[in-house]
Amino acid sequence: MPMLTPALAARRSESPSIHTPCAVSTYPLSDTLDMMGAPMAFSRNEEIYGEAEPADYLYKVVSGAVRMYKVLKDGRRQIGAFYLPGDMFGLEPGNDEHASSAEAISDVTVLVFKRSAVLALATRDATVARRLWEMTARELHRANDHMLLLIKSAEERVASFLLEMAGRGSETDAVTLPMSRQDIADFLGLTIETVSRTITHLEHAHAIALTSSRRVALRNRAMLARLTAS
Amino acid sequence: MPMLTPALAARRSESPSIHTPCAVSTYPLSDTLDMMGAPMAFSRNEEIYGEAEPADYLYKVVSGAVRMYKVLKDGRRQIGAFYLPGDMFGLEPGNDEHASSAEAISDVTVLVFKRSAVLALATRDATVARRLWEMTARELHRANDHMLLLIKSAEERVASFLLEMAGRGSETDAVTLPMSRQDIADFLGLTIETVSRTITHLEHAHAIALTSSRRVALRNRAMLARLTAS
DNA sequence: CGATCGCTTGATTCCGATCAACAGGAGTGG
DNA sequence: CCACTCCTGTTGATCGGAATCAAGCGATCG
Repeated sequence: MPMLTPALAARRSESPSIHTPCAVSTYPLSDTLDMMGAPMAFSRNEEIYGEAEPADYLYKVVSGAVRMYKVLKDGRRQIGAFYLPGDMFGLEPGNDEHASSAEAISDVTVLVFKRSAVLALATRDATVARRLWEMTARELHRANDHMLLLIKSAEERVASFLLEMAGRGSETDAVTLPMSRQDIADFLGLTIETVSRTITHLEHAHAIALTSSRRVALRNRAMLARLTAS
Repeated sequence: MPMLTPALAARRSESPSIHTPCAVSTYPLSDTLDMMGAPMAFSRNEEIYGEAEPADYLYKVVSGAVRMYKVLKDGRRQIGAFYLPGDMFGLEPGNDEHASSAEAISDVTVLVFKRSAVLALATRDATVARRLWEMTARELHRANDHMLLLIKSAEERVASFLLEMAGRGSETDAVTLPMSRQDIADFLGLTIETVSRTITHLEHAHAIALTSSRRVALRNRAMLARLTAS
């Protein structure tokens, strides 16, 4: 359990307000399983697991945010997904090693489940097995949607991203981004400069307003949706 | 069952040589299930299923090739995967509708399985359930790998694509591409012109040789692998 | 107060898209 | 059989959007 520096502790204090602690997207696998989870904390930028490491655990975000990513030899990074409170990640069915890495974006608390226990429960309880399969299927859908995003223009990608983030968390026009511009850039396949410029552009177009760099207010969802090109 | 024109039949006749009819990647769900499959034929460019259509069937490619894709409002198309003989596709766990469309690239024959029958078998047989889950998980890994490809340069994408195609089918240096340049372009997030130019460039660099536009010989796998940047 | 970090903004470059023309092969019809 | 068209792929010229290079700004912290 990492010691938090005052700096990190301060940052962490804003986390609870970022996301509703129990998102609508929460799908408890089963009450039995949920009780098996052990709480665990990771501090900002700490690695939760790395690519090719043994996949012995399944995780569920309680608070904070997590990035899942892959890197090329030369360091280019593609963030495949952000996980927010209520989301589960890290399960590798039929694969004993992780195919991606996962890191804490902010200070994070997760519930950790033993893979072996989860699989054992799945063989006994068909409902759990079904839930796990559906979890993987949802991830697959997300990944396919994200591929479609990666052929869009910069403005379309940023608009899509903002609406996606708004769709998670509390359903208001106030969106708080737990991740840095670099994370957003690596998620959208752009550079930080292009992300920054595009956000500024959307602000000038009165589609959004920025109270701080991490706090966005959606001013014109229709305009954003149009810019999405989906 | 579509009537084949002589032209299409001619094209089809080259199909068997394109891929080994029973690829290594074939994972029969179970002998029980494999017997439930009904053969079905689709002619070139015929739709197998469309986005948002009810997902009542699971498919297994016997011969030919299939493209799975999504489109944006304005027609931009992202091909998420190509399915070759031995590959299964079309299953939507926890979702009664297809999230993507699927079309025959060449004349295709598939085995068709009733979704309800597959799911019923899965509830009875835990091994089948496990296989289905792993199938979805493999697709997810593929999708995550493809996202990583979509941040690469044009040359890196084409080199990756050629090596990927070489890795499927018979393990020789002769690769036959069942799909058009437009399909490749939409798979790699490029234009046909860029794909064509890049292939020409790889040829000039003696990394590959073209006997015809659809037949590529890998001349220098090491060079290709280096260009891959993975 | 100076240093660091995350973000924004500006100037310029460059890769791939776009626009355009053409080539080769296959099928069609005279 | 040959002329014609259609289709697919290649090649060339130019354009444009995002990357790169570079500077500056405002927080937060030591």
